[in-house]
Amino acid sequence: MISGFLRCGRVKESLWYFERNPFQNVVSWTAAINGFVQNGLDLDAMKLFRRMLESDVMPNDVTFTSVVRASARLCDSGLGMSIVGLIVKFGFEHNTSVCNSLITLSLRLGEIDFAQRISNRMEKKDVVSWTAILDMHVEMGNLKEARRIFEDMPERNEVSWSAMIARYSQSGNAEEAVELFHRMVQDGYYPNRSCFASIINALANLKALQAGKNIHGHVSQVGLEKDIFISSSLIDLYSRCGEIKDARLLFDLISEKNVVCWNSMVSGYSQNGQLEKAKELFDKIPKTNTVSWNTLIAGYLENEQCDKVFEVFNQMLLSGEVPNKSSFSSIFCACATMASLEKGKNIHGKILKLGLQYDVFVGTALTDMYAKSGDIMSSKKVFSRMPEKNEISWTAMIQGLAENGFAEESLILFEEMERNNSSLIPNELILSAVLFACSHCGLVDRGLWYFNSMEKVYGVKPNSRHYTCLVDMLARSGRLSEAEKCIETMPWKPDCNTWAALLSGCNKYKDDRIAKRAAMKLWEMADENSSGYVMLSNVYASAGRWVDVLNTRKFMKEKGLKKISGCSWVEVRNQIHNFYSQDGNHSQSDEIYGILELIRSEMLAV
DNA sequence: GTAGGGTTAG
Repeated sequence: MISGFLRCGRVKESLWYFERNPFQNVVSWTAAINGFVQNGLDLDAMKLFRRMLESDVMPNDVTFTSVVRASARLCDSGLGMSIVGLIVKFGFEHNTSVCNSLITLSLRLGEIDFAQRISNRMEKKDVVSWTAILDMHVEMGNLKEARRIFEDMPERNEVSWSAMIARYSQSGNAEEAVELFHRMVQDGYYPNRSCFASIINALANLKALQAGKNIHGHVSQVGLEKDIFISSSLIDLYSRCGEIKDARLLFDLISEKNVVCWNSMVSGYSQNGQLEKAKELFDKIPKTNTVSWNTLIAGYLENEQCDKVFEVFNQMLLSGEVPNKSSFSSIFCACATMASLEKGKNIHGKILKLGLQYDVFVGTALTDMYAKSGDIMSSKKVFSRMPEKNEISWTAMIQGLAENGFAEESLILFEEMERNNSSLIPNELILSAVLFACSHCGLVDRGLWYFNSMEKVYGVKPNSRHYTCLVDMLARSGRLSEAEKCIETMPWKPDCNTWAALLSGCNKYKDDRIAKRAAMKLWEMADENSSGYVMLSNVYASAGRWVDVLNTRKFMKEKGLKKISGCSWVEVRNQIHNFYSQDGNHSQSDEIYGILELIRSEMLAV
């Protein structure tokens, strides 16, 4: 009777019968405890376990497996360790099932060494043990070893397949996840709901709409469409493929919504640029969590609404939600975009208090923020203290150095990265930073070598940005014909920047012939965009060709093109002060110019 | 009466 109620999720009724049962033994206690665990009521399970001990009923191996599972989900290290103590006291430390759940508990608590010690000492290992051990290797950062264990396991079941597929999908290896899924089905295993959720997740990452729809059809047929995990993944799949209406349809079908599916839907709207709808939905979430806030913040960041990023972040703090590494990395990205150094420094202080400075995402965002704000010393400091660096961290630092005028140091760092981190393969962003650095150092031959090695050595196909860097590098060093030839033969349609790079080289080396051709191209391209004309008129101006300057400006006026005025800004006490090159002067400009004049006269007097 | 696998942000 009790277990029947538990299976239906009717925990209260089952407890009512349990309390009134005069013949309680280990089995009835364990059944009741497990009822709570099955229904996610882990704290209640632990309370019942304590009552069991107080009633002098001896727990057995089954009791412990349930209790350990509950304490793993509670993620309380003190509680976990006291359970371990009890297990040893009652002599179940060699029981396979207990050890299996202990491995998972240790992994949840971040005690990987402990997990390893348990697995090494186990006398007998079953399919559950091997699945837990597989997970342990993923946790240690060794997906390959996990796969090896998976392949060598004496026996596999749908949970072990599901685990391996999920791990591939979660570590950004969606293709491998899909391949494994196919093999699983071929081998005659039937995927369960967890497996469907994982494979939909992988297909969402691949933006494989048709394949996703096929799985969706199948899942509906077998009545799993309303499973909360599966439907959340499906919402994500449709959103990522731009089918936001279908995503919403699915969302509306879910009768018992949890915070995850709300977050999925909010994320869907913001990924599709519909920030107002995202905000509207966010405001309706019955009980938000950190991810909900982070989703909204990331949405505004992605859509370049930095003021909103700060606004929502402040609301998050006011609501009492504690920001995590993800929130901070978004905030620092926003600070970097705005070059808002003062704000960034303030928030940096908060990071230290929360102990998040060693996180790779946070560290990378901080490195980038300081570099983009021109504080290269702080950027270097943060970078050098990062205990773990990924390719994005290296890109931020290499690019930051190059763009702040430390091109040589940037190249030295790139070499260091190649030397000491064989697992990091330079991506297209790093290579474009490297080319940029070579160009600014005047290291043309080295730059050419990197450019020519891109495909052969690094397996990266040069994109239009790389070609622009190459043209810029050749033009800066006066190799103008080569630069022009490069534009003509490049596999991409050259854009304004590419021609402008050539033109400014012509300007520097006074090559009228090529300049004219480059200028013509810019004229042709600049129809809707004034920047080409502006650049052209600047080139004429610096060559002293004032008639041509006037003609260009006149032509721009006739076409109704307006030069986008230059703007710079400084931040004083959390407030941004803008200065425009044309109109829209600062409200205190009289005062500012007065002080500037004062400083100037004092400098002259020295 | 049990253990291992699942969804959202970065």
